[in-house]
Amino acid sequence: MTSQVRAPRAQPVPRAKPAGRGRPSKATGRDLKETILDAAEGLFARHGFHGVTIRQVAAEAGVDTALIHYYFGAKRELFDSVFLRRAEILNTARSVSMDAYEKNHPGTMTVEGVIEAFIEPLLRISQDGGQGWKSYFALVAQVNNTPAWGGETMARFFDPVVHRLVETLKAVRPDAEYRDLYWSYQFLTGSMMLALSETGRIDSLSNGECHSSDLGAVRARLFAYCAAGFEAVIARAPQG
Amino acid sequence: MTSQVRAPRAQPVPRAKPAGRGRPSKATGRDLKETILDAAEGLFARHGFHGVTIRQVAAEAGVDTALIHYYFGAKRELFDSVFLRRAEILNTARSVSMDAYEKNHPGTMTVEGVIEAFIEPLLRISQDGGQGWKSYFALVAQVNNTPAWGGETMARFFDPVVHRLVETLKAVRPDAEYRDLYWSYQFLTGSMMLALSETGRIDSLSNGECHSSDLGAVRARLFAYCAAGFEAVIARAPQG
DNA sequence: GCCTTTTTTCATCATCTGATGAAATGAAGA
DNA sequence: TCTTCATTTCATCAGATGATGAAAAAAGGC
Repeated sequence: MTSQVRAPRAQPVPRAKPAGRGRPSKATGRDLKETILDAAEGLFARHGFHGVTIRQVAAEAGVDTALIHYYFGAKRELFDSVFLRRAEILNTARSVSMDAYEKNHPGTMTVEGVIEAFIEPLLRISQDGGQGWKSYFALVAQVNNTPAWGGETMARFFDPVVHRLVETLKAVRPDAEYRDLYWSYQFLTGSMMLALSETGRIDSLSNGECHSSDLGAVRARLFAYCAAGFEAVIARAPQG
Repeated sequence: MTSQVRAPRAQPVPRAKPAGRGRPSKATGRDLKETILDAAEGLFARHGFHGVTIRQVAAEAGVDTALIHYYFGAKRELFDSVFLRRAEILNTARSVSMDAYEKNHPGTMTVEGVIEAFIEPLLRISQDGGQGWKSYFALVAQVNNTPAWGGETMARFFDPVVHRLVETLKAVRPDAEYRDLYWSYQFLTGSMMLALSETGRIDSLSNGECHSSDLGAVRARLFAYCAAGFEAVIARAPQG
């Protein structure tokens, strides 16, 4: 059993994909990488990093497990690739949104306006971007709440745009303390990520009156909620 | 290799615990169950359900893996036991707190007062209850953000007290719509659980000016933040 | 002490897991 | 056609994983 000579391949099957489950056309090369990332994204979002196996990703993508290692290396590198792919798009969209807001409201910026410019791109992308983006936000929400390594991962990808938000708010409310702004942001991100991850909890909680997937309902409330929260924290008698 | 006779035990070692790592006195029976739950709680909180193995729990608790199955059954049942153990205490504490608030403020209840009565018990327990409670809140935060089964789990354990919060708020603001109250609660729970889970993100984000573990800072801001958010959502022009 | 029940330990199974070397295949250029 | 290189498949490894039966030990009742 130890040093057995490898037998030659039994059947040199002429490269027939095992009749993929309805996936469009046989992807290859760069497209195949995207297919793998899509499959990994959906599974990681639903079950977390440790809840997904390379084999599941391979089966979902319709490829061999070795191919995943060939393209992405170790499992954790695959996860990072999934996380990175959309993070850049997200950061760009947010930068553009905040640029536009600052440009269009010279001297008339409000806390709610800044916050809307910060959050709205995510809602729009989630509504218009397809299932992939919804999975991605669920993934980020999980990482955001992971004590072991969530903090570092979030910081690595998203700190710059958050610092920009805080600085812009500081410009709007020069007398606000940074501590208050950072804590308020912490509250904001908890609400925002939970709302974007569409866990389905509010559906049953509200007896069907609200739906996780109703991002219009989120849009109609989240900006006002967070802005009022910021204002209240800033205005509150300083206590440390 | 198939039907080999089992060899008699080699060394009938006289039951010596392998020199536990400094754990107090040798626990047994009911205490041992608690020891196992403590170990599982800390590990599940840090790494999630799939990120922890039975062997890790057994090693941390200083017991044999078979003993865990003996007391708790399958791995998922162990997880549920961890989740349930403190949920009842939590619900009781919240009920008592809201009872007291309603009793002491007849006709003078405010949105902020109700919210404080709802959240404060958690902050107090987290501050006074030791590391176990901190781990537990991190665990709940993770479950709260888990799409696959988080919604059902949260509902199973925490729906009643949430309904009570919503009803009390409805009593304070009779003209508020339930949809607004449920969405506002969704935002609140995202902020609250993230603040309680102490992920360490705010520490690096704020360059050391804020600390995840500073629950006093949370207390000084979270009630006001959420209350103002509720009021703003209620007052906002109805849009659906 | 003796017997019964509960608790704890030991050894092991069947399966799964991430990962890799090497062969096979295909595309592109000369 | 021949050669070269990137891509894809196959077979397999070494170790880990959840779980269990049965033996051993301890606890409790009499």
